[in-house]
Amino acid sequence: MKNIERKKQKVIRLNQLLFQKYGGQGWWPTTREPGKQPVYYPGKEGRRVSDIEAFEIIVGSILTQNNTWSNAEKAIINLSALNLLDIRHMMKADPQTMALAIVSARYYNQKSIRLIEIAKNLHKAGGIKTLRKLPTEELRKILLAWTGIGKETADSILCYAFSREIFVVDAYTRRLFQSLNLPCSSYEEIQNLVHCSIKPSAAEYGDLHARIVKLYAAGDAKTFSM
DNA sequence: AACCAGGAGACAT
DNA sequence: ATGTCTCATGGT
Repeated sequence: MKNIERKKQKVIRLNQLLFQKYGGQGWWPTTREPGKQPVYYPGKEGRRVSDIEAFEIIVGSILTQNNTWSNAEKAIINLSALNLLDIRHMMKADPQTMALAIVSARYYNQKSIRLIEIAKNLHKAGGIKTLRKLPTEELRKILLAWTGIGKETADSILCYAFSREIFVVDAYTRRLFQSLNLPCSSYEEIQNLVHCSIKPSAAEYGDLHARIVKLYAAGDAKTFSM
């Protein structure tokens, strides 16, 4: 079985090419303290994410589902103005008021309900601080059990909010892997390949995901080859 | 004016 | 396990 080794090398090469092409992308973008710095910024292994930022990342991960980041960001700014980027405030927020604040996020009624529910779940679980202590697999199962959080969102939260060594697989990643003749059928298959190809690092995995998004968002995917 | 963004859930097959 | 439908904005 030399084939798997070839695939690993391909993933390593892909990561190198994308880094040469785009460098660090500075994800996850945060709108609040400290100094509007992203979680992982170019040249850095990442910094400590505060509980407040972690909650904003969780909220953002829901708002950006099947939507552009600029639309999600508008919604976050509105929530911030309403003082709702806070677990205790959001859990008792009025669904209609919230929905109005996040219209730009698309599926706003649904997302409003789900965000309030997630805030309640976070509170019941003891808050971000308590969840931080859990091992990655256990935390992943907890997140997946909450309505509105699927595999991609759970892994985004694990990687960017909790700094866990988890690669996020999105629709772009599937398309890219398919075009490169890499496995693309199941979520776990893709994730496992990346996990065993590239040394575990939340910053590295997070930035690779960001660079793949950049490749498509910039319209460069059509001409990309390796 | 159609197309599609940093998806997930419910339900059918 | 896999496919299809809903959800219902804003920029190009």
